[in-house]
Amino acid sequence: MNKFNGALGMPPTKTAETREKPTLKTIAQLSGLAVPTVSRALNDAPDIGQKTKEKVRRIASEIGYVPNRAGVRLRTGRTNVISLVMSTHHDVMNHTSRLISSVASGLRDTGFHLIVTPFFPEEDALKPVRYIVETGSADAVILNQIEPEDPRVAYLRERRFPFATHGRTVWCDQHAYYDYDNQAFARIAGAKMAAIGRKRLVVIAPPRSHNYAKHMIAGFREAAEVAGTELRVLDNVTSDSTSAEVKATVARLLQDDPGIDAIACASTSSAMAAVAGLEAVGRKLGVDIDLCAKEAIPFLTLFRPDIIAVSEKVDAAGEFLARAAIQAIRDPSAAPLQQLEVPTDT
Amino acid sequence: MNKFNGALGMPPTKTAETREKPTLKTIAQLSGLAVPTVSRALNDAPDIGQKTKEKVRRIASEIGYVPNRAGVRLRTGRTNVISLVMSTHHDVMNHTSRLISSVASGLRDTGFHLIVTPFFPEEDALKPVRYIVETGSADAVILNQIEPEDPRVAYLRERRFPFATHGRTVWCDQHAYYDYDNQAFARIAGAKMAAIGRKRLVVIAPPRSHNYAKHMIAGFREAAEVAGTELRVLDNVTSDSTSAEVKATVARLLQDDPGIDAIACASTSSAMAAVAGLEAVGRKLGVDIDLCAKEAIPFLTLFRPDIIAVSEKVDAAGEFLARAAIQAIRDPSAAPLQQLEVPTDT
DNA sequence: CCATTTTTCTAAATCGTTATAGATCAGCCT
DNA sequence: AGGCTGATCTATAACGATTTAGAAAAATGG
Repeated sequence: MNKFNGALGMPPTKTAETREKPTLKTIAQLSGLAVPTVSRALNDAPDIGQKTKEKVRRIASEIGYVPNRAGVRLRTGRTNVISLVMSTHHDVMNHTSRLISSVASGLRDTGFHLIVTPFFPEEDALKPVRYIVETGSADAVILNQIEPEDPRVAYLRERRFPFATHGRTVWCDQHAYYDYDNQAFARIAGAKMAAIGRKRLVVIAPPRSHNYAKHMIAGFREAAEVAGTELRVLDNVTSDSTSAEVKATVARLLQDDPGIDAIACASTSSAMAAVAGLEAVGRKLGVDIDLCAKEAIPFLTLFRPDIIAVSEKVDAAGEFLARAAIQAIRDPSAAPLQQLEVPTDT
Repeated sequence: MNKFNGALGMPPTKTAETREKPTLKTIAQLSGLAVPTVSRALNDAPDIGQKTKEKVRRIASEIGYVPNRAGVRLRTGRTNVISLVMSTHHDVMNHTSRLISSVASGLRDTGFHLIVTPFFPEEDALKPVRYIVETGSADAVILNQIEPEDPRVAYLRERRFPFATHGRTVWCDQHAYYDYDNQAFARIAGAKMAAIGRKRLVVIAPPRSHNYAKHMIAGFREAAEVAGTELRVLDNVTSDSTSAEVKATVARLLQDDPGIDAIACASTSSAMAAVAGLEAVGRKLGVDIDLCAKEAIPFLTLFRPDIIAVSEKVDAAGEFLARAAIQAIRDPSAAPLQQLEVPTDT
C-alpha cells in the first residue's frame, strides 16, 4: 500500500501522518533491507553484518520501534508474561499486595508483563495453573501460600514449566524459591520471651496446610527446649483466623489459664487481634504478659510499642522471585535461584 | 522434533495423540469444513447454517478448543486484557491489593486477563498509560488515585481509549468511575462527633492532589457549620504521611493545644498512628478525646473499640470497575457506568 | 426449465514476527 | 579460470485467527 509515505499531501494511502505503529516492515522500507534481515539484525544474529546491525538499530530507535507482542508470541510461543497466581482470600494485613508491587518492580525494564491470575476459595487451586500451562498464557508462574507437597508445584515440575515459589516445598532444593526463615524467627522470638522471664508461651501459628507453619513451630520448640519454657501451640485458631476469632480465643484462654504470660503470633493481624483479646480481659501488655510477632509492616510497634516485633522484609521477596522466574525461563537447566531470608535478631 | 510421540511408531503426520493444542484447523479437519467457516460458526456469524454451527460448537467443546490469544490479537488488535495501573507506593493498609483482587474477581469468566502495570514514584504517571495506549497492550485501563484534572484521564479521553477510574475527576460525568462518597462520609463523621459533644475537630485529610480530599474536606465543613463546631484541617500531614509523622504531629498538636477534643482521619493507618500519638501524650480515647475514621478493613474497631468507624466497602469497587471497563470496551458510545457509594450512617 | 436470488460455504490475504533454506558475491585456493 | 568457502542477505513459509470477496448449492420466480 504505502510505497511512498514521506511528507507531502498524499492520496489515501496509509501514510505517516496516521502515526501508524512502526513494524519491522517500516524499518525494512526505510533501510532498503528485507524484513527478516531487520529482524535478525535486531536480534543480533551472527549472520548479519556489523554496519547493517548498526544502521537497523539506529533507525529502530529513531522511529521508536517496539516489537509487536502478538506477533512474537504467535510465532515463537514466548508470551513475555509472568503470571502471579494468588488466592483472593484477603489476609487482612495484605502481604499479597506488596508481593504484587514488588514483583512488578522486579519486572521493570525486563520486557515482561505481570498478569495476576486469581483462584477462588471454592475451586481447585490447580485450575489457574493448569489453565496457564495448557493455554500457554505465560512463560513462568509465581506461586505463594505453598503447601509442603504442593500439587501445583508437582504439576509444574512434571511439565517442566518455569516457576518460582514464595515459600518452600519438600522438593524445594529442586526449584526456585524465596522464603523467610520462619524457624529462625521462632527461635529468636522464643528466646526473647525467655530472656525477659516469660515461662509459658502460647503460639498462634499459621494454618497447618502451609509449609511454613511447620518451620515456625519447630523453631518455637527449639527455643522452648533450650530455655526450658512451656510451649503450647493453639490448634483451634491460626494466624489466618478472623480477628474476632483470635480475640475471643485469646480472651477465653487467658481466663481459663491466667498463668500464661506470653503469646507469639505468626501474623501482624493476629497479633493485633490477640492484643485486643488480652486487653479485653484486663491483662497489661509488657507488664504481666508479653507478645511477639512477625512485623511485615512497621505497624505493630507503632500501635503497641511493647510488642516484641521481628521484621520481615516483604519487598525483597517479589524482586527476587521476579529474577528467579526470568532465570527459570531463560536458562531452565541452570541451578534455580533460591533464597532464605534470615531475620536479624535485634 | 516430536514427529511420533504417541504410542506406536507413526509417520510424520501430526496426529491427535500428540495432544497438540486444538486450533481452528483441528476443528476444520474433524468437521470437514474450512477454517474460516469454523471461525465464523464459533462467532455466530449470520451466514453460517444452524446445523453447521451446532456441529462446530459440539466438536469445539469436545476437544476443549480455546482460541489462541496471540492469533486473535494479531489479527484483530483486541488483546482481551485489562490493565490496572497502580502506584507502587504502598499505602500501608493496603487498599490496592483488595482492588486487585476484586477487579480480578470481576473479570472472572469474562475471558479478560488482568495485567498490573506499576508506575514508580520518580517517574511520570503518564508513562505507563502512554505505553499501554501506544503499544496497544490492553483494551482498557483502570486507574486509581485520581486527581481532579488527572492528566492520564485527559490523555485517555483524547485518544478515546476505554478506561474506568476509582475516584472522580472534574469530567467524571463523561467517563466510567466508581467512587466512595467521601463528602457524605465526612458529613456523617462530623455530625457524629458533634452529637457526642465534641467541639473542636482536627482533620487529617488525604493529600490535596487527590480529588477526594476536596470532597472530604467539604463534607467536614458542612458538618461543622451545621453543628457550629470548630474545624481545623492539618496541612503539614496527610493520611498518606508515615505513621511516625502522623503520630508525632498529633502528639505535638495536642500538647500545644489541649483543648482539641476530636480527630478525624482519612485512612485506617493514619487513624492508628493518630491514636498512638494521642495516647503518647496521655489522652484517653473515648474519654477526653474522640477519633473517627474510615474503616476499609474491619480492624480499627477491633483495635480500639472506641474509635468511631465508618465503613467503606472496597471490594465492591473492583467488581464494578471491571464491569465498567468491559462496557467501555464493548460499547464505547453507551453511557459510561458510574457509581457513587454512599456510606450508611450507623 | 432457465434465470435470478438467497443461503451457505470456501479461497486468499492479512496481522507482525521468526525459522529455514537458498541466493548472491567476494575472496581464496589450486 | 574454475571451484570452493565464508559472509551477508533475501524469499518463502509458517504461527492462529479473521476479513473480504467470490464460488457453489439451494431456493425462488416467471
